[in-house]
Amino acid sequence: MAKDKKVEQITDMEVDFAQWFTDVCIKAELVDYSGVKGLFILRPYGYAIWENIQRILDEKFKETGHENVSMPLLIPESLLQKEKDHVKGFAPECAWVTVGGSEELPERLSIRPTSETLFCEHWSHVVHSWRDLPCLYNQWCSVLRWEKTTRPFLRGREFLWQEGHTLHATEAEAREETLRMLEIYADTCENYLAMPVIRGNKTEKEKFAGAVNTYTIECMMHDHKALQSGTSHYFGDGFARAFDITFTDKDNTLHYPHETSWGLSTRIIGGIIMTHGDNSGLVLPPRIAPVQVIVLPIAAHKPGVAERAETLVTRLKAAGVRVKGDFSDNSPGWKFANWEMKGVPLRVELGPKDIENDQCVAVRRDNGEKIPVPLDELETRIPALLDDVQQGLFDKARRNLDEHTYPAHTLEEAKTIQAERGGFIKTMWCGDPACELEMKDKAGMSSRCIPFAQERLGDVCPVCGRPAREMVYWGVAY
RNA sequence: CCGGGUGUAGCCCAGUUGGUAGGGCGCCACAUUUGGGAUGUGGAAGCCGCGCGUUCGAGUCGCGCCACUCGGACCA
Repeated sequence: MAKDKKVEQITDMEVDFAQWFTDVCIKAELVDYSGVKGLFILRPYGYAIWENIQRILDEKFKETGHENVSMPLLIPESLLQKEKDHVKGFAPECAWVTVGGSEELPERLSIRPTSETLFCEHWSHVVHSWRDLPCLYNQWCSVLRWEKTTRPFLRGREFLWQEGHTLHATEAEAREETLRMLEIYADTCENYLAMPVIRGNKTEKEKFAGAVNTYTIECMMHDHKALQSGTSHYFGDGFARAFDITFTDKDNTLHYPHETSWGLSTRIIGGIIMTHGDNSGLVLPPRIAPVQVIVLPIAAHKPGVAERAETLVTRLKAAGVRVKGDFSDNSPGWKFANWEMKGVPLRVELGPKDIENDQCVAVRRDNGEKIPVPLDELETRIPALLDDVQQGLFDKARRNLDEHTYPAHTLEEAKTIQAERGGFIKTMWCGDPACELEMKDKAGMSSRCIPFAQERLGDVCPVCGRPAREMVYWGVAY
């Protein structure tokens, strides 16, 4: 009976992947719905995951010379309109403040959908000389975009993120920055979130409003759909011209600086869920898990058990492990299911039989393996097991990506593979947006990116037959 | 924005020709339990999504609205 009840609260992902995702978000106590559509409450456990990601990224940003700032929440309409491509991209999903107190405002104010314009306005005030450059800024905040369809983490009207904005004297320096930050995202995804990524360039059609180039890291979810997990943009001097940001260079002539921006949002948590989760719930990579080890006393009423379990918690804490003990009066079975649902990477059981043998039993969340651990090896074995889980999750995700990436040489072939197997499909491409649209119409896929790691699959574009320029990854995206 | 579904206790839901609201889970207390979601006894908990209408009387019928949800369209 217990075996069946174990997953009764979560829909199987094979039955309904979208419902499974929502179930995990709610049952693992990551989010709650608020009174407004698309605005979600991040509960303590969900927010703790974000804090861990935040800590990792913030450290990397600071190591590379960036400083945190805080920009205003509201953007005057006139400011938002200064760069025409940018406003065209964002105006349709802006929310506006039109009244302050009881007064109608002389100019309506947009609740920031992103802060490029605010940074630019500020820089136009403070940047004068080459000595003022580069400006390497970042802010942690939330932004608002009035989306029509919303889902926890994946698409909210408000979401938490960081947005980096930098200003450089030269194009080369700005382009270097753009790629440096993309690599920081890629490294964070792969080595902390255990999510393998495809690094690449967005097509003209898919790039950010106002950008010269948009770089992206694309991840594959368990259902073989793509998730754009982080983006980094090179703006050229377009914004600088629009906002009249100039500096006097060493040669005593006036120049427009070159700008970048880059962002990663709480959407990545949706990515973690859909990359590692299973039918028992969430599975968290140890490096970002709020609780890495849950210690469960078995038959805790028996003399000495609870006390010894407490000792394990204390010892692991001292060894630098994020550990918790569950000493509630719920049954062991309930606790197993509960902490599995919450994705804790390692469970440590301690019962009377273990005490007799001077051991505890570690159980891996990723594969269910039960491993007896001698108590005197606790401080070395448990961290090593956490590393194993981390690696195990990455390898599994890597296999999913590799096994569901297919080359195709004709539009028909691409369409068939997408319809029958899903995943990423790589083809050559002539570079014409018309062929990109054709792929969307006929095969239902958008271009995910032009990968840095190029391959020569053929000589012609599979859509129009003209000479191919580069290889593109296609997929169905979240 | 278009189409479908759903709104009744914290959650899932039942509620007959219209007659004044019920079950399971959860929660609280106590007892017995404890190596894969324990059992018993007792208890608390409801603007039946909102508004208008029909009626002696509306959870139930009609109209309008709102919210959530699933598809689709749209979407750096």
